[in-house]
Amino acid sequence: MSPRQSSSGDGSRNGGFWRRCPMARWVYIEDLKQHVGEEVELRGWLHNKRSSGKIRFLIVRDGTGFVQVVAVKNQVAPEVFARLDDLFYEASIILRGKVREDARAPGGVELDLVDLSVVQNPEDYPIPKVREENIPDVGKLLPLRHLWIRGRRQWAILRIRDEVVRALEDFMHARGFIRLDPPILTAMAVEGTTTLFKIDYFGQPAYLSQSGQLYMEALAMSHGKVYSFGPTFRAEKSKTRRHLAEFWMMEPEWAYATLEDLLDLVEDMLVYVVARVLEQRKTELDILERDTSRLEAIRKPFPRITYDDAVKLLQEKGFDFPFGEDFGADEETAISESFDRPVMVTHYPAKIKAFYMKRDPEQPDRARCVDVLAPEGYGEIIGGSEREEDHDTLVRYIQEHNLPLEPYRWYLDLRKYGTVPHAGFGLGLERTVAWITGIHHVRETIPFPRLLDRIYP
RNA sequence: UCCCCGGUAGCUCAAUCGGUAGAGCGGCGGGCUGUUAACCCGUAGGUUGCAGGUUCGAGUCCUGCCCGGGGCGCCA
Repeated sequence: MSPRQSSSGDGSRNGGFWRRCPMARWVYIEDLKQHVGEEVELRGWLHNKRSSGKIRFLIVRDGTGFVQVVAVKNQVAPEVFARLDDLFYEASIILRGKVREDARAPGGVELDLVDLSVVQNPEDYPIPKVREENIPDVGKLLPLRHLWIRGRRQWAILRIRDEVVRALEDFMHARGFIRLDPPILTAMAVEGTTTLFKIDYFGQPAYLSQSGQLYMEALAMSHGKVYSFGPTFRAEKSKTRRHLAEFWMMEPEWAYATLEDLLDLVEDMLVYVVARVLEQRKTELDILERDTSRLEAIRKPFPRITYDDAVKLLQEKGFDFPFGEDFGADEETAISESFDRPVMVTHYPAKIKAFYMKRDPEQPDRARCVDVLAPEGYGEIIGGSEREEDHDTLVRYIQEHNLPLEPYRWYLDLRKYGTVPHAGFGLGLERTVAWITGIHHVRETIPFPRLLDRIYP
């Protein structure tokens, strides 16, 4: 039996509810089209209902989609029909019905109700029936996040998140990278301790990881091409739509690779991920009313510009931008809006970048690095670079950044024993998903966002 | 850390110059055999965030506080 088949149950094994109707097979809404004409069983929740005299329309969701269930008086048992009027939103229900193709239905199929049983009927669901004119504000929705995720938009966003994750993993494996994850508890800072969450580790100070990169460099010297995928933590007091205190990052690290190798990889990767979401998550993009023409434009080649080009671009647009500074949110937006696809900005001034980045031999004040800015003002979704591989140079960089040498002893070992040129990057999952889904704020792209002063639920 | 905006019914919002606190949605009751986050009729629902002040009179003006949102910096 394939994994796919096992997801639809053979009701007879589950006992309880389904013994009552052994002839109807439990199916999921996403599979209904394969059961036209059959009587099937759905197990889900009541999402919405409408009534018109002697006909009732229930919108039922089961996690895989939404479907309309129709009940006409005199065509269903009277006690079943009467039960429908007592149902509240989010009632958990199990129902049997006959699958019928119908051009009027958004998904192409509907169910004619035969029987319905109520698992639980909640009388006071805290999120009101949501209509465009009265969507509660986020201050009220966030404390109800555990219920908010049942909503249509949140459902669509999180399904696309899953697709992005799997697309990234499939792509990396197809390119010969293997997944190996670094520790989350660490004793050292990658870029200084000010933005780290400090914890008590058996009496020793430790931190939640803000990046697994240094460990990934060690793994790259063992496996050549590696990537990690996991949570990272930044104790930044940020209150913007692009920031979370806990977010997920994919961090590839590639031995013997150059900046140019990295740019080619990033380009292929983003093209693949966007195409896969367009192909596999059409329904969800429709729910979100995403302008898919903006996603269809994501093709090779991506523009590659240097920091100097970007500064010139800003100055042409009327920005009073001082050379040598890092771009702020307004600048990133202005740069990205000059292109219809992600723009790769390289060769930033080394002094505004992390200590481990390799300098460009032809311009020693520039780092061999790249920031990828997503279109439509979604900001930086990827940051990467070649890493300095020379031991003594790296020691000097650490000292210049006023970082202690001792915690980096193992990291410096990598440069003492078979050091090679290498490069890697980090991709911010939530920002990438926010861009692809076209939603305004990254907090809706993660199931339970961790924000400044918000850790519940 | 700083700057900006907001807080009125369960939710989203009105309330003119300081002069009787309203509407839509949701709830409840009723109607409708094809609705697409349905529609129609009716109905209940308020310490206007808190504390003070000005005034004949404060949702509205002033002061302080609390809570929320957004932005800056930092970053993915």
